[in-house]
Amino acid sequence: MPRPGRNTYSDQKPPYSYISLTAMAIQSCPEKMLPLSEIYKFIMDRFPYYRENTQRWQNSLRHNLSFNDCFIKIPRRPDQPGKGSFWALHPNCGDMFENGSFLRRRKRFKVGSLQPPDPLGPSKPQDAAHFLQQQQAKLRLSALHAAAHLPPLPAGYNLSSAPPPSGFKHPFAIENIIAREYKVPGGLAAFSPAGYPLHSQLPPAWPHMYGSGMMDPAAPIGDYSAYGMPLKSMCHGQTLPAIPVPIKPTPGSVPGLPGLPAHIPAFLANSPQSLSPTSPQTGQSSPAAPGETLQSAVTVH
DNA sequence: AGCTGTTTATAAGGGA
DNA sequence: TCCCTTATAAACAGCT
Repeated sequence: MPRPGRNTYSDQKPPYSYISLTAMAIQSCPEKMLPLSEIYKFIMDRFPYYRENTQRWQNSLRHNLSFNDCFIKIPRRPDQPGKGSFWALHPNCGDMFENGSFLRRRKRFKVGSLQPPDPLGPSKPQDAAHFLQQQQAKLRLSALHAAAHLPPLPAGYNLSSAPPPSGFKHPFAIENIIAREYKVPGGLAAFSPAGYPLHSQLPPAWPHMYGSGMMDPAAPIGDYSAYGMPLKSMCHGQTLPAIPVPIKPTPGSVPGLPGLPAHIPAFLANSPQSLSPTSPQTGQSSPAAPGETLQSAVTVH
C-alpha cells in the first residue's frame, strides 16, 4: 500500500472513473473546456498510472466522452486550426455525483431526463453548447475588462462579484481536488493545470474552497463558473459529518484521517501543492486558446 | 499515418 | 436477481 505523500500517487490506479478524471481536467481550466489532447495530458501529468497503456485508457476515455451526455463537444473555429474539438461539461451535469464524490455518480447524466428543469441552464445538448458559448464569451469579456481596469461590466457580465456559495464540499468533490492545485505559496498559481494562463483577475476555479475555511481565508472569493451561473455544488446539498467520509471507505484508511483511503493522492491527504510528482506545469503552450472558439458555430453530437 | 470521434459489444462490480 | 455504472476492446469513418 503506497504511503500518501507529497509526491506519491505511486503507480496505483486512482480511485476515479474516467468520467471523473475527464471532468477534473475540464474543470481545471478557466475556460472549462479542453481539447482531447489536453485532457490526456492533464491525466498523465497527475496520475502516473495513466502514463502506461495509453492506448487502452485513452480509447476508454474517448468512449466516455462520446457516450455520456454530460460531455459536450464544442468545435473549433475555422481560423483556429488544430486537431479535434473542445470538450466541456454540460452545465446541468453538476449534480450527478453522489455527495459530491467523484468515486461514483449518483446517476447517469442524461440530457432530456433531468428531473425538474434547471432554470439556470439548458438541457438539450445544442442549447448547452450555445449556452457555454455565450457564457464563456462573457467570461473573457469580464477578464478583459478587469485587465484593462475598466469599470465593472453590467450585471450578468461580471462573473467575479457574486456572493460566495455555501455548503459542504465532499473531499472527493472535484472542487476540493482541483482547488488545491491552484494554491501555491504566496498566492495563486499563474497557470492552470492545463497550462492555460490564469488571469489574476479571474476567480479561482473553485473559489468557495477559499471561503469555506478549508483553505486560505485571505484568498479571493468568487462564485461563478465560466457558465456565468453559480457553481452548482457537485454534491447533493446534504449535511455531512464534520469529518468528511468518502462514499466508499477503504479498509486501509489514512491514520488520523478517518475514512480517507490510504491510496488517495497526496493533494487530498496533506499537500496544498500540485500532486504532480514530475510535471511542474510550466505553462505549456496549448494548441489554441479554448475561449477563442467562442464565435464558432456550435454543434453537438 | 495517426489522431479524433462514434458506435457496438462484453464483462465486472455494486446497489436495490 | 436485475439493473445500472464503469471499464475495456474493437471496428469504423472522418479529419489533419
